[in-house]
Amino acid sequence: MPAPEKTTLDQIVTAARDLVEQLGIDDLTMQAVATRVGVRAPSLYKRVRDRNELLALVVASTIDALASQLDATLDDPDPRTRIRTQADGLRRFAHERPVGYALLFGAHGAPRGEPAALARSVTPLLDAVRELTGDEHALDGARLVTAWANGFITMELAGSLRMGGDIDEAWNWGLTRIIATLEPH
Amino acid sequence: MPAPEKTTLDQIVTAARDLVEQLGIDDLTMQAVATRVGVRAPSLYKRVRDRNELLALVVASTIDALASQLDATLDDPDPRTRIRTQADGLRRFAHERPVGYALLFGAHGAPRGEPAALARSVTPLLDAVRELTGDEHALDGARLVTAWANGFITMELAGSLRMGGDIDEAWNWGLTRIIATLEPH
DNA sequence: CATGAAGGCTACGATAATTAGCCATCGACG
DNA sequence: CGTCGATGGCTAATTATCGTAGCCTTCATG
Repeated sequence: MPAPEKTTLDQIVTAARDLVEQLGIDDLTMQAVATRVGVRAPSLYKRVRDRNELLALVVASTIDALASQLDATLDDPDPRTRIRTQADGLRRFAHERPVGYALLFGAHGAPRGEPAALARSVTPLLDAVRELTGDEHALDGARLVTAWANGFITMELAGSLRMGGDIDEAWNWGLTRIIATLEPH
Repeated sequence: MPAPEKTTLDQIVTAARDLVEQLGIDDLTMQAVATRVGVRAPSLYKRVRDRNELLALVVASTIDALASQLDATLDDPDPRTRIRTQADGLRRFAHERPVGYALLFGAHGAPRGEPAALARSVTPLLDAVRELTGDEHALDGARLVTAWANGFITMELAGSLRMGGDIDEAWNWGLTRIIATLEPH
């Protein structure tokens, strides 16, 4: 290669991911990222088209991290347990990287991740749900679970749930109900 | 009064609300708002501390609009019907002002609305849920409904639900299940 | 050892937010 | 009536950022 590279795309994305988590998405400047990886801001444009592409890469990277974390789900024979594990894992992830999580789901005009990666992160859940609902409503059921979990977590992170009461209990109560309603009866 | 006012705070907030809906939150400039109300940008600062305060006012205004729309709920005797009406109303609102809705719930570091106004918008739902779950789990139940609805709508707006299937059907299927699981059994 | 592509850098240009400081208006008051 | 001063608007200037232009250095290759 031509000249010594002082950084890599990976380093840049990682730095951006960390900074987004620290500063919030609005205060993430190219300056800050550049300093973090040891170059001047304009040099970033040799690796990334613009700030939006960088954010898209951060999103993609975050999706990957999420999918990896959810993949590591133990193979419990009870689909209810697996669903619960998935949901809890999602929530834990959100608590660990609230900004990144918000970036993934719903947040403003955030660059959406590719369907493929997103689909991958949902597969285990879909399979577990299918065991309860049967093929016909597997997709509906998975949507029910993810919508609820995502909504709950989003509101929790945004502070919209502060009306008193124990939030963990509300989570568990809701999750139990959601799972219960998936089973045929 | 001193000098002829060329605009009012109300006009400014309304203009900002409309522009946010048209351009998205990131492209809302003080310039654009100023032009819309017929003054120069710096004059806005006579009414508003800064852009963030303006956004906060937009959020507050949007919450009010939402609360008003939800207040207009008919007094159906069946709490299930009322819950359904509330949820459908929320979704309709979100479709009418997607950006404003995203701003309200979860979106980025969005300025959160005052608890009071938000509480007001949830009261009718809370009452309806209480009739099904009883006092003890009224709050949990309301959270279950709002979390699911909000999550569903957020994902719908973000385009995260495009995995096939009819979205309206998924909404109705989910809503039915949610309501069903609130009733004691 | 010449060379040219890759990657870094400085210097700029453009756009927005926000501030500083000046000017005009009109109701209250002598 | 004529003056005063608070209010609201305006222009000019400042600060930050993104992104671009164009130059310079390095080193794998022939």
